[in-house]
Amino acid sequence: MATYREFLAAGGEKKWQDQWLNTKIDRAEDFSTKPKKYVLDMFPYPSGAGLHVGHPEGYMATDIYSRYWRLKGFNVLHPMGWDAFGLPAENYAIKTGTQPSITTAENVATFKRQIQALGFSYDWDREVNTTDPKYFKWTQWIFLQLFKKGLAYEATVAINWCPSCKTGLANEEVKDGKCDRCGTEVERRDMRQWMLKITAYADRLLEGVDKLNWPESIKASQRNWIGRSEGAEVDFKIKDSEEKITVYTTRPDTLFGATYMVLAPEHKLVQELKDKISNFSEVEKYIIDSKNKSDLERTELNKDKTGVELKGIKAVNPVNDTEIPIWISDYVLATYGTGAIMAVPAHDDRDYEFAKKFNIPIITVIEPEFGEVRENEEFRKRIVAMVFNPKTNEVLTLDWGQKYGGHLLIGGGIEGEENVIEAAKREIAEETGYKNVKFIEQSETCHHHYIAHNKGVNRSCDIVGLSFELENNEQVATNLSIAEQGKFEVKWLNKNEAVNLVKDPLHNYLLQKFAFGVAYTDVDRGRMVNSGFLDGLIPDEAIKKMTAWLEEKGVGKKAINFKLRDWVFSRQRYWGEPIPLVHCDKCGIVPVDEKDLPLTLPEVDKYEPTGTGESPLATIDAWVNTTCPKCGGPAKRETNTMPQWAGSSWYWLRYIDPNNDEVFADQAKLKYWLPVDLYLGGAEHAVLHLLYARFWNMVLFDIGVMPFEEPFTKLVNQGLILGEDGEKMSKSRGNVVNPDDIIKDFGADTFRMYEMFMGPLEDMKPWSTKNILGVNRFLNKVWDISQQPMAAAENIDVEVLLHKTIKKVSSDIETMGYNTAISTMMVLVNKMQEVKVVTAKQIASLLIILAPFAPHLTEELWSNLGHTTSIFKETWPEYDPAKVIDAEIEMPVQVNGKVRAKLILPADINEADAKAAALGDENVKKYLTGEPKKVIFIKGKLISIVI
RNA sequence: GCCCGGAUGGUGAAAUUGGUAGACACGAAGGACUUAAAAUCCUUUGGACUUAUACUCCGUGCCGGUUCGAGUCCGGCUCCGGGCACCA
Repeated sequence: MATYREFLAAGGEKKWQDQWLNTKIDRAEDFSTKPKKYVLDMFPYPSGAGLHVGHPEGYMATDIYSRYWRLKGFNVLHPMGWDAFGLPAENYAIKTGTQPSITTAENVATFKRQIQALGFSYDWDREVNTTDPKYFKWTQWIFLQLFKKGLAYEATVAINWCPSCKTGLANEEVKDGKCDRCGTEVERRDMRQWMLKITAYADRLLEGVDKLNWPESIKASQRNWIGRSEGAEVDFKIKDSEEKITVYTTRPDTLFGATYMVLAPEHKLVQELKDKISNFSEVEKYIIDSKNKSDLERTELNKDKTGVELKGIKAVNPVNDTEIPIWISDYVLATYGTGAIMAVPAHDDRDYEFAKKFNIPIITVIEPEFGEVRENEEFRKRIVAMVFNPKTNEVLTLDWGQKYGGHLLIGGGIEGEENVIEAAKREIAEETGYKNVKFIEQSETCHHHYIAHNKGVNRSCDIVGLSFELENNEQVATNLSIAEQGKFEVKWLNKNEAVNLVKDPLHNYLLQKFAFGVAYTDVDRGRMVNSGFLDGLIPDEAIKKMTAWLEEKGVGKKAINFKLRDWVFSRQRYWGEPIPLVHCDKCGIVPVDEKDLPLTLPEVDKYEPTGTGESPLATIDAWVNTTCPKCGGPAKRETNTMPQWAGSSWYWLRYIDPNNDEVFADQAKLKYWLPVDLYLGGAEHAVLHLLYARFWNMVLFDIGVMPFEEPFTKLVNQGLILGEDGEKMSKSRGNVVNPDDIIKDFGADTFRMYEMFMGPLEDMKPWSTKNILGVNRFLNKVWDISQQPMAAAENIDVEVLLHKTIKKVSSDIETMGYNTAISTMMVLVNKMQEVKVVTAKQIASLLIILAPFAPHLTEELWSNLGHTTSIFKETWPEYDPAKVIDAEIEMPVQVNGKVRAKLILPADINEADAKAAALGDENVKKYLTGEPKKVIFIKGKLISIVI
């Protein structure tokens, strides 16, 4: 064939795709003696819309990786399958009456056609489909193992309910209070649910994260989602009652500052104490109101805190026997900790806001501390004053210039017998001249470590902040002492400007406190005060001491909490795996016998969810009514189905042994193939699939059927491909690019290479159909060069460049730096085209290193060169280390850090010769004013002259 | 608010341990071939100064530091993207 274009037009790519499929060239061999690699893609949900160009990016990356390792002599398992249970097929069924199984089969066919048109080297003999009874038999089997271990349990709990999808959702499926799938605001509903006890694995799931070679952002998301915190549980007695309120706090050190308590509206004690609460009708109304609020309403930003005091009862703070009020408020969550808190308004933003609103006392128990502690500190008692002008809304500052700390409030010492207010007024008059100021408020004592620049000493000060209002502009005649004149400038700044300009942390804190009412909630640093036996300690020590005290007195203990909740596992929908349990009046909940799996879905006429919390299966009496596997009596099947996450929580195991009817996968095969060496997919599964999959894998490990605790040693996230307009690709924006069109215009090889050339795999990057031309031209050049008559003798430049290219492309593929691998090959091909002297051996090497990227083109050219076996049966070329070392290099000569000459010198030149050459250069000489102070020589790199 | 990333030409982006900033590609300008167009090939392409592809100066979000030398390291910001968020 004469041109690349003609090859494409003649369906050349399809020809090779068929050939590869027919010869099963990409088959992975169990127990091969070759070293193995398991290269896994996140399998797709085959939607009716088909693929857009963003979808296959990850598949392209793993395909290059897989083909490379095969050429390097590895036995590579690279499979593909379909995550096909789920709502879209079911919703389509509701609309059209088409069975979900039929829609699913059609969508799978479309996806498979599109994926195969890209020439991926999947082992299609291992294809799996989560909706295949032979597959979900084992999904159900795994569920039964969870059930038998007590990790699956039935409970009636308040769950997230999507009114549009008419099903309950897991916490992980709710984003910003909305259904992750359809965007409808979720509601709270009390419903009977099947739950999986993922919380039992919280600690192991958290610890395991550290060992994973995963992107930091995903690891951070998982840690954050699991949300471990350490603290204490503390019992507060209720006065004149046997009852107590147990709270969880991470800051037992602040116990002396607890001035009220808050129970979640759903807290059971509220009902138990009903008779003692004098305003119960008001309380009850609040409970009903908050129950009707969605999560979104409850957590909406800037929302005012609400709550009701439980009148008639008081709690007793165990550390000082103080009686404090008890409130209910929806800012306390029923599902975290004990559903009750002690409120420390002085040191918690939320409690502070609440206390301010309801006029509850605020007791400071941690005095702020600022600045770095230094040696030989001199102790002083000082004041810092803020003067506010209510007429102009401005704050008085002193600008000391950068050297003395920039903008500050007015600071000063306390003299003789004067009190802090007198001291502050005196300093204000002395430093700014203003003599008529009105005292407003005073801060807690703050501790400040700093260098007194004008005296040159280190200071540790106890500082009281005071705020004043300017009454009028009257000034004293002469204010500044001679020594202080000209050192600073007095400036009025508006509040916001001042917050930005006053950098000193203490001054900034006082400014924010007085100007904006911000509390000191940075409670990691400071000194305990008003706290009895904790006074003077730093918070860390106080936490330890208080925890020990609580344990000793029997009123509390150390405690650990997690944000992670159990996994709401049941869905009230049709198109999912039936949960294989039956309800028997006599025996209770009984698992379906394992030999009776799979429990398949019955055919139904109406897929419409009932919306009552029952799945459509509940209406099929013939399916629901069954016999109890234990007693043989009448029983009813569980009608909830599993969530879509079930099938994807173990699919990578089934690829290893997809046709096994005896076990989910043979142990020896699992040991051979696992763990997955590379797992590639989108970051959107950070706390969904990737957490669930780790959980199931750990359970299987614990019951002895999995050789590894963690399934995926290395995870890579491909970045999103945006539309040409830089926005996320979506139908509604009209910026979707269809891969079929790109393949039609340029071929699959160009498409694959362009996506890999766009930029780093992990980055988000915009699509540009214009830019495709670059790689298309490149492939054309490769085609044309290989059509030329071959040279007999090597051109040395091409040969050296070829070996450098082999080296670079090899290492780039291993790190998935595909964009630079491609640019390196472009450089080589440009050179080949320029010199026009290329040997058959050189072309062969080029085609092999290009083959993982452009499999069709290289296979065709390989066959054109007269080979009768596939290029993918070849061996990856080795580079010759001798050839990648340059004999001569261009060595820059720097004079005082600036490049003044570039010399062509032998790469292994020694220091003395290099120096001589550098100093002899005309341009360098111009800059030399005598003997250089120093000459730095970095072998093979540069010469740097300091004068 | 907290946690992760990121910021380099007109554009997508390169730059092993600090060592010639802008590889490769797109686009643009000019030229060759052609009746013409497409395709292809050649030249130029960060900015300023300049007859000059010479010399010099400036230049990797901003301010400061370390160093002979900083896109890269350190301190302090700004802006953008993503995740989490009343989790006590």
